Amino acid sequence: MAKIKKSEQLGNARETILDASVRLFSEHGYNGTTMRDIAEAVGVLPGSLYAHIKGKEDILADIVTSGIAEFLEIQETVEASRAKPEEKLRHAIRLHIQVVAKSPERMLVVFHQWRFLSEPHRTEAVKMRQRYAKMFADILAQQKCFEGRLKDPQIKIQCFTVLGSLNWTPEWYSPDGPYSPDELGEIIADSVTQGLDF
Amino acid sequence: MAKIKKSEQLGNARETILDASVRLFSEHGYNGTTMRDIAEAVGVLPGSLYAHIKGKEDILADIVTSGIAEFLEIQETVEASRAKPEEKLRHAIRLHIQVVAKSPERMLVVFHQWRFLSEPHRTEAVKMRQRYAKMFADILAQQKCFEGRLKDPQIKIQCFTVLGSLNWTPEWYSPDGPYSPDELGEIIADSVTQGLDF
DNA sequence: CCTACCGATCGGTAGG
DNA sequence: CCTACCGATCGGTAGG
Repeated sequence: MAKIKKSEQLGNARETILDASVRLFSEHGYNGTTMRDIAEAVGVLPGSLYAHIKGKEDILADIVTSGIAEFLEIQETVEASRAKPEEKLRHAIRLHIQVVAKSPERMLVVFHQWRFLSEPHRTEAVKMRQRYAKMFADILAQQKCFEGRLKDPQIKIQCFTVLGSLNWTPEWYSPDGPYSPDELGEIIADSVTQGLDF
Repeated sequence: MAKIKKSEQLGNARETILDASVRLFSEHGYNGTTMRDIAEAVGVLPGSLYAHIKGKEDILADIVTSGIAEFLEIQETVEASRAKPEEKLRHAIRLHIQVVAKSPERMLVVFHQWRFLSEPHRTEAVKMRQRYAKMFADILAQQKCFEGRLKDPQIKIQCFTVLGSLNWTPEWYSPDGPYSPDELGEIIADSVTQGLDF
């Protein structure tokens, strides 16, 4: 007969700590959040956290790398589909918005707090993000407007512009908005492909 | 015969402190930067900073509000020009990139660290940013593709998408890139207005 | 997961 | 702008 302290977790204390940390990190930042804040949110005393995590940075590293990993899965899904380049781009955008909509706070942490990782983790996070950017650059290079100009430096800027729009979504997305994640994805995909000239 | 300790400032010690803080805040975040870090970067002892500033938050408040103010000046310039809506949008984008290019680190702080202001300052910063977003929404609503649909909720998303692209630029902009700020502004303006269908 | 605690460091100040 | 210092709080640990 196991005693369950709070209403929550059936299994994993570590997950509870990570979820509370996402909320706190997204609001107060990594360095603005103390282990005492996290402990209080979880409902244990500060020292007790160390039974489930190695240290403060362990928490951030987990959130960031698992977060970017969600985006990298998009890559596999899109590559696997043998769609036309135009459809691939649209598909990738829609999936990206889905990932953001599933946990906007988590993605806010992923996009803003990775800087505070120290060295083995930081470089790993940067590499993962670069892999994701590469996927978008590749998809863009396949669009008919860029055909035959694979090394065009404009593609890089185009890529930053598209990713900028997408990476900014956690900043304003609300589940209470008038559109579903998929509708949002369609609108943003329209915007990216057609611009304002419609 | 005034003694000048370092090579720098002819006048303003406060400016020196603010500039050093921009660099440190953009790299380590507000909460990851200590008064001792700032003092060391400026070349004085920690306690000496308080002769020029009221406290740590005073520094951030100055950087953030003066930074957003630079963007708000764009508004006046664009409104003053009696250009066509399409030209207004292009003009605003070009000016936005100019502001970012002038000090990308400062704008990184403006976009990411305003959250850590406490209450009178934080609300002021949010209001200023909303005023700027409103300008873009207004300009977008005037574009011919939105004519007669001023309340279209799509305009809001379109606005977030455009501002997302623009607000992300401090993340990747480098003065060593192949394009000048104005060329970059033109490319991004093309991307926003025409999308990828060219 | 708690008790009890550590050394280090924080933002800031008094008085010059 | 320096000397000297403060109380508070930090991330983390030993031992149970």
